[in-house]
Amino acid sequence: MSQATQDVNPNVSVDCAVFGFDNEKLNVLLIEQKMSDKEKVQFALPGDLILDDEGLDGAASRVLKDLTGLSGIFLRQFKAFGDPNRVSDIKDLEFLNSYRSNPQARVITVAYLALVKMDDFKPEASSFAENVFWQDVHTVPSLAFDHNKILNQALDRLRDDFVNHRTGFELLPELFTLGHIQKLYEIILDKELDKRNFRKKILKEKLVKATNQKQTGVLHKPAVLYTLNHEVL
Amino acid sequence: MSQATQDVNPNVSVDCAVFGFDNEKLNVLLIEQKMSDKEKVQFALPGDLILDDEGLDGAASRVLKDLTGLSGIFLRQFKAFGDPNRVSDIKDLEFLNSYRSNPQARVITVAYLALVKMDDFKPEASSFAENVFWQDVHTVPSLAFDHNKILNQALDRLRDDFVNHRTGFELLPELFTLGHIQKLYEIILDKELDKRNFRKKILKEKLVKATNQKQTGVLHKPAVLYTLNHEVL
DNA sequence: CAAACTTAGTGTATTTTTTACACTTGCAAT
DNA sequence: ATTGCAAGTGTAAAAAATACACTAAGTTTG
Repeated sequence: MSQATQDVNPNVSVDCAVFGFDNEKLNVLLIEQKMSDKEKVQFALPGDLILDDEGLDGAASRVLKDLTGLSGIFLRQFKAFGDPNRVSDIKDLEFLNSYRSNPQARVITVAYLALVKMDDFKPEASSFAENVFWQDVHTVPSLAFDHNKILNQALDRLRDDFVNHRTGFELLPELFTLGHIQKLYEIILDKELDKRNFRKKILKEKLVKATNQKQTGVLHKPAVLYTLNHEVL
Repeated sequence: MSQATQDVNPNVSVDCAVFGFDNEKLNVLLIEQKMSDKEKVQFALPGDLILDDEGLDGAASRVLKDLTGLSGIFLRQFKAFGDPNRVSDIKDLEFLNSYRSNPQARVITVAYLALVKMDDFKPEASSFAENVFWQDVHTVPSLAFDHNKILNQALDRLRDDFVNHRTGFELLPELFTLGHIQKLYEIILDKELDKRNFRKKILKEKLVKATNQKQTGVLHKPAVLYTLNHEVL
């Protein structure tokens, strides 16, 4: 019978692709990892080894919080990555040598995905993250390990979920307009949508309902404000 | 720098849900695991720890072959399972005690899915599998670890892939009838489909093409035989 | 206060896709 | 010649997807 410990499991990690929406563009949360040689810099998705007594989902939440301070984010597992050569770059090895007790252990990682409103979360770097920041997904730099690959697959999955209306509304403020939703979709899917058809479809889903309030202070015709229709969920 | 070894990784396993189609029903490949106490019997999906120098996909293929003799099967990863209490049953522990050098290590498993023609594969038990057999998915017994859960999720995924016509044709013989395809779909999805509508849809997909041959020796009107349309892939 | 600007809001016709549904055909066995 | 059996076929109706253009209601500017 295994006992509860705080020991890390040297072979399994989690990585989190947390996407942030700022009403303008889609960003992903990256960390800058401390390298022993301070001249060098390495960017990565937040990720670390799991503890021996925690589940994968719990590990993902904990690691995200440890590195970036963010908590209360719904993370969904989407794929495990286990190529034995996924860690091979010289910088990757240098990083592991300074931060892991068993740096040459073979690690398979379980990747998680989330999407949040950037305004709701102000990341603060801690642990081996020297810096945390939101990066526009169109201009992601070269990342540690196989993190560019993980990120691309996360983005594919995120878009697929949007197309099938499985996610997205949670990104909106308490009160929002149909224009807001459409813009959200357009930014995530990276393409324009027809206004009338989009509205028809969204309203048919019955996931939102109109309030009797309208926008104020906008320099154009004020839009009706909607809320999530929780009865349907 | 890690060197190539044959060492097992004590923390990561793969499990394979291999579904077999026999033109009548959908089966899943199970093993009977050797228990130290020969009175006891335990059924499971084929699965084992990965080696430290192999990838996940490769591990799944190897493990399947080691336990059942089956090779050349296309296995797709579908989910990692890592609940720290996924191994808790007394029988599970007993099994691990006799077959693993580090029986109380915490193991996360990466689950794989495949679908094959049963006729093409004759499983033969080896390694710690005492017996290997095809089991109708409607009458699956209680399995080791969290394998019932893994199996159910595999089946959900398989059906989802069928609904979206992402898989299935590879199950058919070289020459087949539209009736064969329909029966395949009906068995996998476990429901009846309308003949005329099904044909329309399949033919529109253009994944198959008619030959100028017909069935012979059947005690009813012979059907036109079709082949896969490889140009479309 | 009129004009300009900006996004909200709305309807229809067309095409495509999905669904429901029943009878005749060709072979083999008797 | 009859029977049993799956093959094969068409159409109408409903639902979903697509394309498309103008008016409305605010704010700002001159």
